[in-house]
Amino acid sequence: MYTIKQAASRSGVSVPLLRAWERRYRIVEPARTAAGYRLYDEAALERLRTMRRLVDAGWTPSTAAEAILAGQQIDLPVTPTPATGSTVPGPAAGLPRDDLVEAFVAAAMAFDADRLERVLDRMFATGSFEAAADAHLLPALVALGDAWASGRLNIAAEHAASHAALRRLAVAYQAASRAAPADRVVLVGMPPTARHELGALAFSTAARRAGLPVLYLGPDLPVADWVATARRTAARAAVIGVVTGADVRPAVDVAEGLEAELPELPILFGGRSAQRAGAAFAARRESGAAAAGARRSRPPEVLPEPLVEAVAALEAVIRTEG
Amino acid sequence: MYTIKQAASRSGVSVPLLRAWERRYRIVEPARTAAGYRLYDEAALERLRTMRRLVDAGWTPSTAAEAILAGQQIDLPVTPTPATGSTVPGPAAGLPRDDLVEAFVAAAMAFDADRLERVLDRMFATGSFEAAADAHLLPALVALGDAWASGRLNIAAEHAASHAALRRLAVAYQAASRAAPADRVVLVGMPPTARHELGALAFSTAARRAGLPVLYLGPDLPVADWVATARRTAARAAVIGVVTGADVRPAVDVAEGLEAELPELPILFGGRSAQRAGAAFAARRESGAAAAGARRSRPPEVLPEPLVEAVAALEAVIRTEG
DNA sequence: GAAGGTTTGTCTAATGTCTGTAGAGAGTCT
DNA sequence: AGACTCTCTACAGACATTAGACAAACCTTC
Repeated sequence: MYTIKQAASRSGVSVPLLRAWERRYRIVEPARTAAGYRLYDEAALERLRTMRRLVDAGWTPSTAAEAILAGQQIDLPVTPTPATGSTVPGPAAGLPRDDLVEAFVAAAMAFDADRLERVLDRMFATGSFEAAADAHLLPALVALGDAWASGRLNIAAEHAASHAALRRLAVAYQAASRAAPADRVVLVGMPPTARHELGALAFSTAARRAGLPVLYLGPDLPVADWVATARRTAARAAVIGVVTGADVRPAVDVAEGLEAELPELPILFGGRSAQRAGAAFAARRESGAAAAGARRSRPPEVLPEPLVEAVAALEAVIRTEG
Repeated sequence: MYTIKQAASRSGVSVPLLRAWERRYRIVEPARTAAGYRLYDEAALERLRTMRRLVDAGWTPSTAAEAILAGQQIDLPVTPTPATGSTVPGPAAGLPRDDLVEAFVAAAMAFDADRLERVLDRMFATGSFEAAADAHLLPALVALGDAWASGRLNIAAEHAASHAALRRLAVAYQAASRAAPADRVVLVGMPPTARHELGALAFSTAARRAGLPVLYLGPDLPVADWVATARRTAARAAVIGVVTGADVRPAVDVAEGLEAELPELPILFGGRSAQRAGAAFAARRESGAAAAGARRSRPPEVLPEPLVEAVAALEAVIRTEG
């Protein structure tokens, strides 16, 4: 049940008009609370939306109300606008790495969205997705973060540029094969509080392009949800992104939570601080194993840096697990 | 067992509010010590967290409490009355709206990435980007949020589904025209602390498809950076996304900051709580204008709901500004 | 075309309800 | 002693109610 304000927001009819329609046409007759407040149910909302559509389509409100109350079948003319064609300018490859990274940061500082897009075009024109991401895009994002940290870049510029990169990754992800099953997937995501998701997304894309069934979980995921999801999807492996130093501890917490509940699940760390997380996890496991008698032969995997190698490492883990 | 202070800290509900909820709705009835101190157990905390989530998601406290007390299992607004009769004449084309929204949430709950993609395919097959987003995708995201707030969906599933939607929006954004100049752009973004960016991204995409020069700034942008960016890019207008009730105050802060520094800049609010932000901003401006003698003839614009109309409103503002 | 009536969205005024927060005064715990 | 808790009362601001008014748009009718 919705209040009049919620009903207005969900039906696209303003609050005064909602009352006017009720008073004049009795198009809805909402229930009332003890205090007299109107309470709309979903059926009422649907009638209001229908009325809204009819009026927008040129019907007079009175006839629209009449038709709805009579329960007539109404055919609305659908007029979909044709999709605009994509206009990708021809790439002009050739600039060396540093120039592309520099150009990316410079375009971000200038708030020049168009130039940003052209730089990204050039990045991805240099070769495969994996090569472009490794050589240009991911370094550019690191440079972007540095520029922000050093105060040369304001947050708005950082956001705008990050989002441009995110969109490129999203397009690549979407373009990759998609014969993923519903379970026995590889989970990829970030530990709680971690926010820098673009590396994890690039890795997910590369893995998907290699045909691996990846379920991308995004940033800032609590331990309990990692565990629940891994159990629910009968995950084949979990890849935890570790970018900043602050991500190390939450990442280890996630790994411990997963291992406690699902001892057979392979756990892998990826990202710039993966090494540190792997070491911390191994250390804590050692001390815990001595006390509890638990043991796992497999060392915690730390994914190597270039995307193709990281994907290969993940494939190897999955293959040995069966 | 927790004291009231611990319960407040662990549930995200302040101490006085905790007592108010107990007194008004009997949402919890904690045990008491011999001296009368409240003692909360884990089940009570869980109810309080659920209540907290529902209220944050826009439910009124009274209805949230009612739903929780009515046996926690909150029925989806779509299927409480399976066959309400053929009361409402809907457009006959393709699958009705609710089925696609339902299918989206169901696929999210099942962690079935492939099915999620197929549902998104169907959504975008129904018509133009704008129509599909208005009719299916944005309602589906609202339903997703409700499902999470009511505890039927874990965060991982919500993240995965949100990200799938984000990728679609990103692809559409990228496919849109891109003859954007470096300055005199329209800024679109979210106020500080605001996170639900998908509506703003959908709007940016629609605006871009209409040929408007949009710079998308993303979520959670501090006031100072809004101002700096608007000044730096000589922005033509600023569109502030306002989704939840908690976004209203930061959005008004952003608007005030912008207006103080750039009195000529048109400021627009968009999103589900845009109306509230517009009203709050107008009210605060009235009181401020009386005191400071400042004055602006232009009212704060509140963008209407359907994307095409929102874009048209933005175009009108830009045109009148020259 | 002008005059006059109807339709329709929006607005105002006066009033009431809902909800988060605050304070006073007294008791409890460590 | 100081931090914490209790109950009860109070209050501001957001949100709701009704009733009536009004201007623009549209339709008659002359």
